[in-house]
Amino acid sequence: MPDIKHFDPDETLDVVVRLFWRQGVATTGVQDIVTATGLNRSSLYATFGGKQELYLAALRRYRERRSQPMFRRLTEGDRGLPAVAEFFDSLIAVRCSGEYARWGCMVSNAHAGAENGDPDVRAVLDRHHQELRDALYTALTAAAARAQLAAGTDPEATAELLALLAYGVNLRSRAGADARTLRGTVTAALDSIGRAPLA
Amino acid sequence: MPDIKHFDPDETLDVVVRLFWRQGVATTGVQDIVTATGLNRSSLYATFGGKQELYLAALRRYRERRSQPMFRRLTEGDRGLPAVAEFFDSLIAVRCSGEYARWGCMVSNAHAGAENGDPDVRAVLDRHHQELRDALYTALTAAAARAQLAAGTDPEATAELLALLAYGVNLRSRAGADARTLRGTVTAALDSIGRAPLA
DNA sequence: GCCATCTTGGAATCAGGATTCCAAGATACT
DNA sequence: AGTATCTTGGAATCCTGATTCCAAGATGGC
Repeated sequence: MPDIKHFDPDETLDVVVRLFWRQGVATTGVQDIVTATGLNRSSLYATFGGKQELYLAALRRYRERRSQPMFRRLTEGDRGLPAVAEFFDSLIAVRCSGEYARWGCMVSNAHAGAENGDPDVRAVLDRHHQELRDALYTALTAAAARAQLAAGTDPEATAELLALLAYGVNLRSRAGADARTLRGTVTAALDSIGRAPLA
Repeated sequence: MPDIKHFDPDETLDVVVRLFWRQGVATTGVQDIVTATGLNRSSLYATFGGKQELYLAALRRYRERRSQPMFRRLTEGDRGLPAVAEFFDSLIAVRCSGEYARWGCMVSNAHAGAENGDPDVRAVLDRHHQELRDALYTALTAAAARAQLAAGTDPEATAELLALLAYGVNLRSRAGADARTLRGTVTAALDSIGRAPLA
């Protein structure tokens, strides 16, 4: 009997992700969202609740669509270090070129903003960090199994190290860091972890 | 002949730093500043200009009072790796305990926010990154001169790596990262850079 | 002590924020 | 087709944002 929605909430969320990702939650107005999505205020509120809930939904969507696929690729095939190198290459490519250049990472951005005061947001951040670390850890144990690691390299601490490095890449890319420099930095990190190639 | 200010702009700026550092610029209202400083709106505007100029002044003040002293200690005495280790220890201590626990770094926070759209802010961020990298580079060349570095460690790329690691520490500490974990991560990084102690 | 000049207090302004409300429109089952 | 039920448009609400303005107060040189 009821009417049905005249729009696709899924598509809408993707548009909203872009807004919050680029501008952050505090500087994005509901009016911006109305304009960008073409939706009406009423539809927005009826579907998603208020602005904060919309932000949370967008943040979760970002993780699903952007972060988690990359984490999965990191562990696929137990390739070890090459997978890690590829992960960082893709990361830097997304952060420094194309549509999302200089947007940073929506999750990293959330760390720095006041949005992290919300316990629900905080939970997403912690979960994100855990998943990133775990994926790197898995890749590093695969690397160890394939004897790709230098002696004395602790996979656990190294996973955390690489995770923090990724945050650094995300942050600096938002300020316009040079892709070449970032790639050089990541290469240095992976070199110091990997077995010396000719020695 | 004129009247003089009835307050100390210097002290005021320190109070303002705390506000912007903790909450960011977008979520800090002029009213918050009026309340925290005890100043009147008129005095604020007459002395510092608008909110954005006040933020810039606070950001520069933060660097002068918080960042640059740490950078200086990093290079003092050409101690090399121990100075780097000490730098990260102090960093983690400030980020995870005491008055400023979980505030992160005001400059790192600025990277992620919309404030970095302002060219003046961007310039401060770039300058900060350059100084941090340079200080680390200086410490690493001192380390190299003292034969503290593993063979094949490139001071330049490593300086950038450690700088990005510092950003990562800053970000995660704002989300409540555990100091022990952070210290372990930094130790792993420095171990992989330094000469193996017993081999 | 007086006056030109700045500072201060606090109201006033004006824009924009998020959210709510209701009448009008659309839907699908009967 | 009719109707109960949801969605939609757009105005209305109410709050808080930054900034300005002016009268009143304070200062230091004369």
